[in-house]
Amino acid sequence: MLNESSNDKPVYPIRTAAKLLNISVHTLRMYEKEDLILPFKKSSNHRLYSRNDIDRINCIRSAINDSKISINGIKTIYAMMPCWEVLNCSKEDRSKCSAFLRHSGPCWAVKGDDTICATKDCRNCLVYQEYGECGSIKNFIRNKLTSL
Amino acid sequence: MLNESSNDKPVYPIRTAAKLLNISVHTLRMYEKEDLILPFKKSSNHRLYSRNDIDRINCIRSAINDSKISINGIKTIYAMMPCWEVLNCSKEDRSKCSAFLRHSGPCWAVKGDDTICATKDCRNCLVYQEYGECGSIKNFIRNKLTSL
DNA sequence: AAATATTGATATTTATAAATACCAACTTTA
DNA sequence: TAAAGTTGGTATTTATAAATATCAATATTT
Repeated sequence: MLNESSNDKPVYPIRTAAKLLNISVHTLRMYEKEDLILPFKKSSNHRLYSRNDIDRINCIRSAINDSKISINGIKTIYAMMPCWEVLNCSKEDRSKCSAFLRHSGPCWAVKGDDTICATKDCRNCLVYQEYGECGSIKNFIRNKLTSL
Repeated sequence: MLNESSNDKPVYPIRTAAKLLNISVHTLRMYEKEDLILPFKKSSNHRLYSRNDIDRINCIRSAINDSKISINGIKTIYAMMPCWEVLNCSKEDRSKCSAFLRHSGPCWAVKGDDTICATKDCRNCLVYQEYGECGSIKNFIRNKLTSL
């Protein structure tokens, strides 16, 4: 499904990533605390960013700076994504999952539910990787609803 | 379908509406310019607000002040709504409608397309009336996708 | 083992979205 | 028909989200 390319490999330490993006190291940590991004963590807890991470963050920056969407706005847009359709969650899975109902933030920010996602690393999840902007989210909804 | 209740009747002039909402008259006009609301207009071009308008604006205020979602964020969330499913647009209708593809603002902000909505007054449209907040929009998407 | 980088956390700054104030022309109402 | 209210416009203020600066403790690199 997902082709494991070199763009997925976590290679940039936080300082390098910050330089590539022309932002401060702290801003990167802030985006993470706000559940916008899920950088790779080494065993030492140090972060590493992939080329795809950089592209994703550039997209977030454009939403904030060009489209003037606030961080909480972005989180709410992420919450619109029907993740259960991507993962083909069962009715029972869905009933146990707060991401199914909530509209306050992305599914990958949900912790503690007893779902099929509980043990997964969201960083490797199709939902996180492919639906990180409003365009692709609306695309998904539109395609799902009109292909019936 | 829609029960024409007293809550729909446009009765409050802008000043009264502003007082009910504890905001300035200009803020109300700003929300309208940003396509968040569609107040009733008298032939003289003066605005009138209904009880439902007041409730809707209170909801917008809560999104801005409590949830910290920017106006452009709210517009983008509105754009996620699959309006074509509510109106049962044909394939051809959809192909002519920019609201089908765009993710920059609500369908009721679209002008000039040759669609079934062209002659309609969006103020009386179910899409505008019922899906004015993130909760109801996600509800709609969830119900549509899981009732299949 | 010394030099360089990262960690999380708090305190501060800056950029700007959201709201207000003001304007002359027009409309309503009493 | 006079007083009060509304119109759309620009210019200004304010509140705060987003970003930066600084910190001691810990990890990495050479």
